[in-house]
Amino acid sequence: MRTSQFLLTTWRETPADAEIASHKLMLRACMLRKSATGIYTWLPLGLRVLQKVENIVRQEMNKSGALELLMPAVQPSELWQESGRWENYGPLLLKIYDRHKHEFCFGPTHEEVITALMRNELKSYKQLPIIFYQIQTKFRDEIRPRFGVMRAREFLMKDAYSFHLDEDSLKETYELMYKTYSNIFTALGLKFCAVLADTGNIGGNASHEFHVLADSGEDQIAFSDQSDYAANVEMAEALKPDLNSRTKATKNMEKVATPNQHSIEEVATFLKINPNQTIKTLLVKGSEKPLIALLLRGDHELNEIKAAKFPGIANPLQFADEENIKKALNCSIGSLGPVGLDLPIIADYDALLLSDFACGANQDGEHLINVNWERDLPIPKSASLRKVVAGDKSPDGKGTLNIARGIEVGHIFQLGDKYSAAMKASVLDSNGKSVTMKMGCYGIGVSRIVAAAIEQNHDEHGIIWPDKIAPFQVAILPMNLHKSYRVREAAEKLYQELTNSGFEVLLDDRKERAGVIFADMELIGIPHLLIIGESGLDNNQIEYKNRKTGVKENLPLENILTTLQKKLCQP
RNA sequence: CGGAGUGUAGCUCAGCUUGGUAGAGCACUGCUUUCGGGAAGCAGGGGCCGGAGGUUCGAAUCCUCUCACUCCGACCA
Repeated sequence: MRTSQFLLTTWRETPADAEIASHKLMLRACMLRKSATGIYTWLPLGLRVLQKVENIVRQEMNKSGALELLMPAVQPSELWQESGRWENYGPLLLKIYDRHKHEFCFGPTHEEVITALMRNELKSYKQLPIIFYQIQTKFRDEIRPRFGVMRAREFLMKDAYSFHLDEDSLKETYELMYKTYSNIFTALGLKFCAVLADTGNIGGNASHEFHVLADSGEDQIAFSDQSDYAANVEMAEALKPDLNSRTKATKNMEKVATPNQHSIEEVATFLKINPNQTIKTLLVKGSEKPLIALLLRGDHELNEIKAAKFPGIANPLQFADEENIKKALNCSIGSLGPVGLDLPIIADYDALLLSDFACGANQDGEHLINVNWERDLPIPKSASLRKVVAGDKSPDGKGTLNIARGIEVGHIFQLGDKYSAAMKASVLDSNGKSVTMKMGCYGIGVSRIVAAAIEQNHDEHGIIWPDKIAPFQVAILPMNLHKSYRVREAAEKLYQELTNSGFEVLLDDRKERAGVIFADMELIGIPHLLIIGESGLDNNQIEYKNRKTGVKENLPLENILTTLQKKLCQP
């Protein structure tokens, strides 16, 4: 491809509404343009990358034996009513209707469609197990789309669904998909890790997320320094400490004035104590009782996913609102405390280890200090409620946890019979008996991978594509092409040779100055740069520059094709 | 959903307080010089100042309504 015949309207300035590197760079590099909130056009350069990713995903899925199909993006409401998700899926579901006022949704996922389809196509256990996948545009009406295609409403996803006679078969295919996903992210050239994940409302035995590691990631991952344990922090269990290790009370409980001090941080600073010597009281809605109090050490955070699974607590978790708290307890949120609190209480284990701690007094502007369990208040029900933090013991007993940030690019689930039961998808087994099929589902955020790859691979000059997903593998940068016949001739010749040998080459034949050419080619992240100039040609040389390492070297023009084939890994 | 903010050229923004008929830089077009790391000069093109209504002789500017977008919050105890 020649830049003169391509769309390359790069921006020198960063658009005001882009926050993270990948979003800024995709806009500046002429890969992406916004059409509406969370809805984007992929320009030719961006599309080349997207298609590379798509093809690698497709190749590996095909290798696994999965069959590609394509389901409709617009789905009839009846299917969703059948699964019960028309109401339950919530506002994420974009509902639309046709001219007959018939209701549809734009598919955010395809469990309903595939299950409805396969209950007709699959009749016998002999057809199982079987995996189907598609690569298709999805729409989820996110509350707050952001970061460009990282969290877009319309996005490209690879979703796969497997069907099985029994759990064992499901597990086998799950393992196969786990391996396939690992192969995919390895083939893409990304640093990733697979972590234990919450199964959410989807249910089932097991679930793993695949994360691309990057500091800008929205998810936190806990992993052990001495074993291969890795889990989303939502999922990681804080180990139960030895509750007998609590130190003895040394001081008497006192009520102190803390005017206008609300947050733990404020109160701790005001009282000149460490937040880990305080207890915070969170009020959530119960499934039977209106309010339940959860106690945590001041510096710890509630693991909402874990808490919501606790019997008696509403799932999904809902915090009590200010108004209800005021009504029930006659004090504001910042002054809640467990002493004398007439509500069901569940304490995190670590909160029970404290002695002489501070907490709210259930009275505005007052806190209690030197509070002690048993002496000042009874020991409540306890559970592991907090998020793990760096330095915690690994839940598998081996090593210590670290926390890293990740971008979720893949998620695999064992669904079990959630959809097949609701939608009556069954086959006959070898005894001729009807058996509800087991299902698995497996997703990859194809468009998100493009953004994640940039998050992981960029510098102050722009994007640095891994070879496998670069829009072009190699760029030719002629210096003064329009002035120098020799340069033009050499550039054209090299372009033809490389193109003919199967490379994807971008020849920058614009009438631009050297600086502009360098800046643009580096911005758009072409991994291998070939610079052709008069001075090099005088010595029968061209210059090679590696985008990633920045290392330059002069290559003799003699046998240049062979040299480059070795250097660039012949496609 | 709550809070804050912003809508003026393709992009980044000024002008608004104090009303007088549209600006800068980048980008784009042409010419000249320059030319191995985002050049310089000259000359151009491009805007119903988000939309509607109002006040006024006159509105980008003041008032009302509306739409869109962005950020923050929903861990607050």
